[in-house]
Amino acid sequence: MAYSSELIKGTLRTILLKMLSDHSRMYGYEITQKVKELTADKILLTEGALYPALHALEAEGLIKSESEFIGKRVRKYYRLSAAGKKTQKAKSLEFADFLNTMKLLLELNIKGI
Amino acid sequence: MAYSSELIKGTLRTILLKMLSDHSRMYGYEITQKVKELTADKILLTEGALYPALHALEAEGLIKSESEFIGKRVRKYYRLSAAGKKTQKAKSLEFADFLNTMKLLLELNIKGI
DNA sequence: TTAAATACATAAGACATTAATGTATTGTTT
DNA sequence: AAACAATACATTAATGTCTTATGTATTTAA
Repeated sequence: MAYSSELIKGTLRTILLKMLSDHSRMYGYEITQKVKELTADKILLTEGALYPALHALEAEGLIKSESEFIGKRVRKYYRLSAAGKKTQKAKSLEFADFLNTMKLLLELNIKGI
Repeated sequence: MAYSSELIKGTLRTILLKMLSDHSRMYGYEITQKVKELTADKILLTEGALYPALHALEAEGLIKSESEFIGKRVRKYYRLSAAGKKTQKAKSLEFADFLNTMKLLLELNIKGI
């Protein structure tokens, strides 16, 4: 079962940058499938969230896109820019720190929770 | 330094319920100070987020309030209801699961997890 | 005595996400 | 061959949460 939606809020950009960090180039639908696969269906990215986020990342210069025809269909590949690589590392580190803080705050390693 | 604000989104209720689970009764300002202390100033709850959240939790029957005069000033204590205790456990468990999933997805190294 | 801290609260606006909808192509099943 | 599911892009309206700003009033410390 997927997480209650509010939990995932604020993690989307971190996830997108990480996926692009791991795969050099990916297109939107591919990212949704990869995340779904890696999280055992627990994190399901919706298009309404995905595409605006990708467009915003591109507008900020963190990712670049290139369109290709696959048969008659256009497919839009994204890859990290140099700035995007830096931001990806920073975001993941910040998130790790955040998870650690939450773990302590919620005492997730201790007793019956 | 505090986390970029979007990171914390969606965790407020989980934090509030956990604080009330640990202290039997607390008032709003007390919660902000406790969270600030426990997270070494990394999570700073703002009143504009806190009070609406407390009111919403009360409206949902997860917490109950009792007002007391401390000198001339009214102080509003909150405590978990039976339903709130259940929800607190569920929310913390869900977050633990989420934390684990994100750790795998982002390939993070977190001490002790 | 004045500023900072305590303690409640609301309101406008920003922002991200969900849910719904749309278009079109490709692959699979009947 | 027709019908359906999956692929792949995208936008929009509505929703929900949070930030920033503002307000009131009391208590404590400089």
